[in-house]
Amino acid sequence: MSCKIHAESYNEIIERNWPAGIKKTRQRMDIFEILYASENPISANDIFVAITRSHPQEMYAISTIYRNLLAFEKAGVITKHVLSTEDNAVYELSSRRHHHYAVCLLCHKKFPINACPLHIIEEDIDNSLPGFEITGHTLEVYGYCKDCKSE
Amino acid sequence: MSCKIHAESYNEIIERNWPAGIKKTRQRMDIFEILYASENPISANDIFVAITRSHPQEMYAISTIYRNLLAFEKAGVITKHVLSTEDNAVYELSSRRHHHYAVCLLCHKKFPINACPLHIIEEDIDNSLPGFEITGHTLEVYGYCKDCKSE
DNA sequence: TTTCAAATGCGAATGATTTGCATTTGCAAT
DNA sequence: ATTGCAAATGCAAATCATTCGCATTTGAAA
Repeated sequence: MSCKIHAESYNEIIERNWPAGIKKTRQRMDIFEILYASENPISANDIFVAITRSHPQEMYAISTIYRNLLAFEKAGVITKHVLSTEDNAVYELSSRRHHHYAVCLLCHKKFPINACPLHIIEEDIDNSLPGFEITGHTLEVYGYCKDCKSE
Repeated sequence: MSCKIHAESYNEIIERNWPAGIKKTRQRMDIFEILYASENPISANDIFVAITRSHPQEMYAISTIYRNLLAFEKAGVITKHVLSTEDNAVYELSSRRHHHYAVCLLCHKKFPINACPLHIIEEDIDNSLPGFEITGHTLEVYGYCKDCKSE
């Protein structure tokens, strides 16, 4: 039996993490909640489906999802990723502990990797681009996985 | 007065670098030539325009550009990048000395950075994902540039 | 040469994302 | 509380990069 401590409600979390200058609407809070709960980066459509499921009585427009993802992105709250092997963008909270992926160009499988170059980047940007404020980053490695290479 | 040594013709370069298992067609050689000549990552449409300009008498279909970019990508010859702030993909030779970019979420300006995490990635993949053969990678940093931050 | 799978041109389809506009809503100032 | 209004939303249509189907052409192996 697992023993998870439910330290704070979503309301408290939202209260604490809400980005300045972004009006708080029901739709935005719902989107934030889905992003907060998701282990992995998810697409606009994933969010749309998840919200439609958990709030069947409410009306949602997919365009609202896109508009708000853009607003969150501009606020530095989320980071948008586009894999070269997939046809839609995925999003995750910039603050979330994340993985980068090695992606096979043939079978398109994604393998999480440990390397995260954030420290190098920060150091480099401090030196060569002073004044730039980092909010997020993406890294993907492309190549051939073991199985595909042996063919 | 600059003094560039024109060591080898495109024909020789193509001869030397042509990926195995990819049939050599006029269209593919033209695309390769454009990619080879380009300092920066370029889009499918950029390539289409460049080829149309330099070979006005020849027929080209934009779909051929896309199909061949995909073929080159699968062969590991080129790497496809999609910036979260732009709406089309760009491509560059995987072997080319490249830059990564810090991208401003507000003005969308791109600032080349020096950091390239390839060594860390290679080391990590050797350990955690043995057998994976790296052909290329992408890295982008998102945030606010100095000018946009002061507003 | 001949042969044939693979590549191309062309035009139409796809589908993720964006946009215009009438309506609704959060919230700051009464 | 109520009001006023800029900002946000729902809806449907538009956009536009990318992909696909198919008839024709072509590279290169035999």
